[in-house]
Order: sequence, then structure tokens, then C-alpha cells
Amino acid sequence: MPELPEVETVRRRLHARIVGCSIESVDVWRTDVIGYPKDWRAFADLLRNRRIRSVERRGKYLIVKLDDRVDLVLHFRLSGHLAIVRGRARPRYERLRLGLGGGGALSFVEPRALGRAYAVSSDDYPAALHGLRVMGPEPISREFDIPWLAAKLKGRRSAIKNLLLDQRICCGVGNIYSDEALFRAGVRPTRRGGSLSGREIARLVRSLRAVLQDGIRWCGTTLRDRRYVQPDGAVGGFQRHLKVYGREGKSCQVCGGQIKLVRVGVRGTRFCSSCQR
DNA sequence: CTTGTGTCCTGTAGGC
DNA sequence: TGCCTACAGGACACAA
Repeated sequence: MPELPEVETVRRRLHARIVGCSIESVDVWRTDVIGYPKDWRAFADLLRNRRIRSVERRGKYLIVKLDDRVDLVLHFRLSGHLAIVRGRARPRYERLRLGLGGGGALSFVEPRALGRAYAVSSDDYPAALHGLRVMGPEPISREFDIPWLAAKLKGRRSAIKNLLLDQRICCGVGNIYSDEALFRAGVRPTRRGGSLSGREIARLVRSLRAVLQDGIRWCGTTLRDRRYVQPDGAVGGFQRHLKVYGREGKSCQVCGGQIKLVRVGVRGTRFCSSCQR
């Protein structure tokens, strides 16, 4: 499940590989992964014969900037990834393919077909990508600071875990990094957002930054199901550094207690009941 | 405004 | 062995 560190890793790899290439062909194998425009032919027409100028990221969205102020925006949801491929062979679950010339192509692979691709001009953003418009600041930026998070948590009765997953509050964070950040901060995922002390909020801001930066440093988290791989097929390395996610029933590396699995809202949530209060 | 629930989708894991 | 069901997850629509 690509979260901020995974999408950022993909962004860096892709930037080095595809900037300057032109999109020579667009093949849409499954039309329901096209989020905007509604008509997949219009989507293809917007992208064809445009040159790739840069690859950027906002939260979990990957933004490929093209000529003439047209962007290709991708969201991988749970199981999507990109593959740089050569030749005519199609990866399993390829939903969209951009031919880049010289036999190379960028392939959008999405087994569950929940991920989406959008072709938007700058005017289209509000209509096409509401989530992007209301998204909060990047948690690894200066804008995401203690007063800002404190204001967002104030008076909130929802579990802090759910608030961290809210992209308007904490963009780029998903199930893995929210559990890891809460562990590092020593805060129980079930705590009501409004109940956190100033000290706890400060720890949480630091923990979120640190865990996301570590995730980027290790090129993301690839679990057994390989839902996230880099465009060249390489796996990430942060799974070796997870303290709670996927470790339910195992012992806490800090206190030796047993890592618990509970449900917070609809999400499976892992925590250590003695380290996190 | 906030909070909770249902929907999308399909491979995988579990029960029998 | 094989069928069936439940589940995972992020974003969003919608109800209360």
C-alpha cells in the first residue's frame, strides 16, 4: 500500500528515468481506472505526444508534469504500482500503458483496479481532484508543525489513529506509517485526538517526520504481498525496521511485551500496550 | 461542522 | 482437494 515514502521513492526513480521522454502512445486496458476525464479517449488524447517535464508528489499522489500545463496524476490506492518495461510483453494486471519511444513504456499495474489515473490541465484540478485541493501540508515540511497539529486535534473525539489517516490533517500517511509513528511517540492509537497533551502532540509531530524520513531513506516498505515495488521491480527495505506493523503477537523490541492487534474504526491497528499510553 | 458506515475491487487466507 | 466467505486497504459519498 504505497504511502508517502513509497510514492516519494517512485518519484525519485521515475524522475531520473523518464524526464525528457515523450508519450508516443496511450493504451487503456481498463477504462474504470481513468479518473478524469470520464471519457478514456479524451484522457488518451490529452497525454499523447506530450513531453514529460518533471515528476512530483503531493501526499500519496504522483504528479507527472507534461508540456502545455497538462498533468498526469496517479493514485495507487492499495495495490497499484508503476513498472518501466521494454518490448511488447504486458505485465499481469497492467491497466494503462504509456509508450515512451525506443521500445520503452511506463506501465500502470493495479490488480484491484482501485487506483486511478487522471489527465488534468491546471483548470481541471478543482473538479477532477477534490482530495488534492483540501489536502493538508506535507508532514515532512516545515508547515507541518506543533501548533498546526494541535489546532487540528483540538476538541476532536475520533481516535488519533483515524485522524492521522485523514489526508486533510496528515497527508501521505496510511495504515503502516500511522501505527509506526504512534509507537515512536508512545501514544495509544485509540486515544481521542482531543485528549493528547502538548508534549504528546510534539512527540507525534517529531515521530511522524522521523518515520516518514526513515521510510524514504529505506526506499519504502515492501511486504510479502509485494503490493509496492519500485518501477524497476526493486523492493524497499523499511519492512525490516517496522516496530509494530505486521508484528502482532510478537514481542515489543523495547519492552518485551506482546504487540496487540485491535480494530480502530475499520482498520487493523497494531500497538504495544505498555510502551503506548 | 464532525463522525460513522457503505462502496469500490480482487487476491489471499481461513473454515469446513 | 475444493468450495465458500471474510478480509485487507484509501478515498469518497452519504446519513445522522
